[in-house]
Amino acid sequence: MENGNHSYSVKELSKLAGVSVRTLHHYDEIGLLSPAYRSEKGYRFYERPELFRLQQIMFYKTLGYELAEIKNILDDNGFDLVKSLRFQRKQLMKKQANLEELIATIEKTIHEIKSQEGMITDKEMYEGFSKEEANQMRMEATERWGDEVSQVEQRIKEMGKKEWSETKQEAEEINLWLSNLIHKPVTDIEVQKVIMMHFEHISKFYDVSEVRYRGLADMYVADERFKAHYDKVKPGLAEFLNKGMHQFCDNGMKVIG
Amino acid sequence: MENGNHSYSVKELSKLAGVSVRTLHHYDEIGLLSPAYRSEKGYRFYERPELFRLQQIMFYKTLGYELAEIKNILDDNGFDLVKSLRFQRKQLMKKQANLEELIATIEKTIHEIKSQEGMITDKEMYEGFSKEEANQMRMEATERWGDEVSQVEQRIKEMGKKEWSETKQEAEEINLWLSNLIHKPVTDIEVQKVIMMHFEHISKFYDVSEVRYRGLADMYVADERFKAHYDKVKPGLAEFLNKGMHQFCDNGMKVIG
DNA sequence: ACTTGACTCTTACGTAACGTTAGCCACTTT
DNA sequence: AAAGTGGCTAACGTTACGTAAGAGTCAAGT
Repeated sequence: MENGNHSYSVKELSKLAGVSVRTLHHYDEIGLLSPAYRSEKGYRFYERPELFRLQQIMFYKTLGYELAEIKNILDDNGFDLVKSLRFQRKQLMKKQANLEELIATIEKTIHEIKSQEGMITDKEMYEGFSKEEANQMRMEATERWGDEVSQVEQRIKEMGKKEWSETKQEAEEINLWLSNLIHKPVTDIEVQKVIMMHFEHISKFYDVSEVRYRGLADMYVADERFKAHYDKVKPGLAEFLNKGMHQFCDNGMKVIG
Repeated sequence: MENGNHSYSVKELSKLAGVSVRTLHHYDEIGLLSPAYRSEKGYRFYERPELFRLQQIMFYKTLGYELAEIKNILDDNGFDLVKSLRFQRKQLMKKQANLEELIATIEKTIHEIKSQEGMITDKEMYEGFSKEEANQMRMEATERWGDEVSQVEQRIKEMGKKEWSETKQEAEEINLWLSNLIHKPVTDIEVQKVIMMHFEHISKFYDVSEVRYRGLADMYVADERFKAHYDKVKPGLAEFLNKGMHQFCDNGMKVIG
């Protein structure tokens, strides 16, 4: 309930504003933000007006202004802020365009590297699925996994045709092997070896942490679509895979039987 | 037709590659690009392999890599380039997202500043025109003026409602005044005064240089749509305005009668 | 041979916005 | 009084060169 005009030390202000003490020293050095006064011993103390000014400084910083420019903006009362803002916007949009080009270049480069084996097309990527089915999959996956789906698609597009068909075959093989081991306990070393292959298989598509791998495991049983896919190969396979994956994580993502 | 293996001095290489001599010195200093050999007196000389390496360096630079990273990429043969590229892409996309936010913030800020007078909406912006008419205008203007149309629209959106209606009225007034002066020579001081008002009127929408103002003048007579608009106010007005604008430019963008 | 003018070399400070010691002083608590 | 916490100044480090400064080198013209 207090509202007297308190004075803040450097540390207090730095915590309050989320900047470092050194930053405050620096702003003082360059005359951007001077303390309200100094104690006898030279300690800096800031008050209300300084708080406000610091807020403004930080605002303009987020807009990408340099400190010298901020000084001008705040000190020069006749400053045409709107004009300046428009100019900033222009500059930022240029940067944006640049970035787009860079990203495009990187993608081209990845393509070129991968094209040694022949690139994959969107069509080929989803061949074997009906279009609607594929779209369904993407939609649902996007809902659940958000950002990561695009990552997966990126990776697939980067794969060569050969690599892609090999990958698809690999998936089938893993399913078959697992089907044959379904009567064993998930702690079995044979099972765990296959699980590891599954893990590495998945890793081809995106960077998968333990948390995500466990999440994936749960999705295999929670999501009807996925569950059906695996159970069609062999009844109970989805659940078996789920438990095996969790076991694999329990083992520290390593095969230890 | 020569293809012997020539040696390049620093300056020759710098011109060839479009970098500064200092840059080559710097690259030598940090061990990123050493000359093929040095002359007795210490002069640097570069050959084919160095040319190639420099090309690669510049490529990675455009992708936003730091020099130290480039050194790693080029020196470490076991470097996983694709992985690195993907990482770079990720970083760049983050930057991109940041920029978008910044631009949005700037736009909000401009809005807030301008909102003292009440913002204008898209509808209000084109009220008085039929939708198709408005779209036509935009399309054509975009073709001819490209980038600048968006600038104009931005400015209009930033205007307050009051300001906008005032601006529209201003345009009509200018047209009327010009209509009444159409019998005078364009060098007349009265005419030039009105032309200056026109110039300032236009300046509200975008930063108009002499070249662009002249271009605009020519468009008024060259483009049927515009010509019709002015001639409807008063026959011959388009041409009169055109000449008056050029005269204004000839006078150094000032009213000197 | 000598003077230019064009080049080259090394050395080293400047840039932006702080981060990071380092050495020393102040203030408070145990 | 010792210890812990905070403050101050001074000064180097970071990135990729730009920009002199001072001095030697080389080919061409006189």
